[in-house]
Amino acid sequence: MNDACIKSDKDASNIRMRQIRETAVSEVIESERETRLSADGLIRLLEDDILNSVLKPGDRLDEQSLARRFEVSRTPVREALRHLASSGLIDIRKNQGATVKRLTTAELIEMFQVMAEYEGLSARLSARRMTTAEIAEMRNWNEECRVRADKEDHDGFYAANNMFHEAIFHGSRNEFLQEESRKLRNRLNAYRRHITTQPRRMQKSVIEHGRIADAIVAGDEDTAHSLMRQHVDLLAGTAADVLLALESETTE
Amino acid sequence: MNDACIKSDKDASNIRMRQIRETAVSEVIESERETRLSADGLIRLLEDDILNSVLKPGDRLDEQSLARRFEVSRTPVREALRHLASSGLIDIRKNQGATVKRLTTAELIEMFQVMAEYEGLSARLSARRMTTAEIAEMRNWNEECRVRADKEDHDGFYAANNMFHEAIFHGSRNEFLQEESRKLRNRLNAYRRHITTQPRRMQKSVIEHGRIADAIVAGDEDTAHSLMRQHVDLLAGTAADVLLALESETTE
DNA sequence: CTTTTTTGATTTGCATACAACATTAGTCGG
DNA sequence: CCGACTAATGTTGTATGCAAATCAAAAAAG
Repeated sequence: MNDACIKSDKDASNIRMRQIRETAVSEVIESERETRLSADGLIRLLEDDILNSVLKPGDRLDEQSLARRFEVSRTPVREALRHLASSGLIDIRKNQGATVKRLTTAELIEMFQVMAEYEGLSARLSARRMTTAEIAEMRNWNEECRVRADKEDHDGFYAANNMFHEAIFHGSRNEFLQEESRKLRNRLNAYRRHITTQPRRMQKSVIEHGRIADAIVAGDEDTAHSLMRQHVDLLAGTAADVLLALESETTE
Repeated sequence: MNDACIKSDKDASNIRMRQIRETAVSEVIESERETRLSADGLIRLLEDDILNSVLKPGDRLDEQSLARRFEVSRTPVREALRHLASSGLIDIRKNQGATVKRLTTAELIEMFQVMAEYEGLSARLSARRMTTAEIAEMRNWNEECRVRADKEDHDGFYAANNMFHEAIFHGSRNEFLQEESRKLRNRLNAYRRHITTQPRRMQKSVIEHGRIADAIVAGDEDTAHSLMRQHVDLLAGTAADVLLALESETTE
């Protein structure tokens, strides 16, 4: 019934769906929980808080406060923090506690470049391996993107866009790739929303998605790879500007 | 003087050099250590043991034994294990302890595909950014590869080959990429040696290296990317056979 | 003799206590 | 009034103790 292993971050496959639907989940008061959760559970909760920007970059994570809040001792809290640290979501500095990691523009650009490669590879593999059912699903999500884009529904587009990309990752049949990209996306999450809300971006994305889908269906892996990389890289390019602007503000 | 942070696995940049030179380091008797090391140090030591195959896939990591061996309590040991778990080197199953992660062939192939993309991206970025000094170094390492290959010196080739690839990662000027590839290489390390010792492989590698270097010097990023991916993918391809063979043995 | 159950030993998970370090506030000297 | 040093406070790092879970071996039933 439990089996809440740690393995290497596996599980958590449907996290993104949850993100989309609930957006700000953890309004559930902790005291209402039935079972006293442990380190494994804490990881999930803290991760959610960071992903949903309840905890913002730079925020301090005080062991004692967290222990009180979750009604456990500091030991499991510390272990959860350690985990988050090595997955890159927080920084732990010796004797100085943990803070939500704040990324510099340079780091973000670097990470987006790697993300673009993940996506490119997933498109390449999908061009080889995707089933007809999966292709249909991918197309459906892009159709959803189009609908949302026409309505100027940024949040809806954001969600549908995620599902489109997710569909391609799934089609790649490479679980390791999916897992690594999930982790990276989590790390970028706090900065990601600022980007897709660019003026003409949504319409362009829908068109690019279409071309990528075509290449995948045609089984043209090089084209699929290349188009997808450029698609994501473009986002990264425009992202750089946005982010440089953000950097001047006090993120606080 | 200390500053042995955890951040996100940073530091440890020269680990690979150390690997090459020392190969089986930890013959240093633990009791001869001056300062009682702590969690951060443990991580490094255990990592080294796994990387140098002192600890083999499937081996159990007993908290108490480790605590005794390193002369600390179980607490820092547990935290170190947690860290290794989330960096993917070991598995922790609830109430069942930690074991060195054993990878299936399928997982290895998936990981090699991602590694190939890392390398491809690093070649692409190097084609844009490498300085003349770095180019010279890259060429030198391939020359070293040639010398070692002619002598049928597998270990020497292995080291020089690593340095060639390392040089290209360095030239990419993308620290995040370097870091991620370092982590992945660590995870693959235990299985990697079996691969480069294929019959004609060394000579072929030297030639492929040459072509990659040419593309980088010419600033042809697409070609550099593509050649490098194929170069590494090839290794993965031949690797698959070797690994399938290995799988039948009892790795024990 | 095989299969199942139960009991004991071992190991992990969590809580608490203590020690080391960092930060801050306060005091003293300039 | 300002800066440097010292003391007090709080937070993190480690050690140890205890409870719960797992695993192994012995005993009982078939």
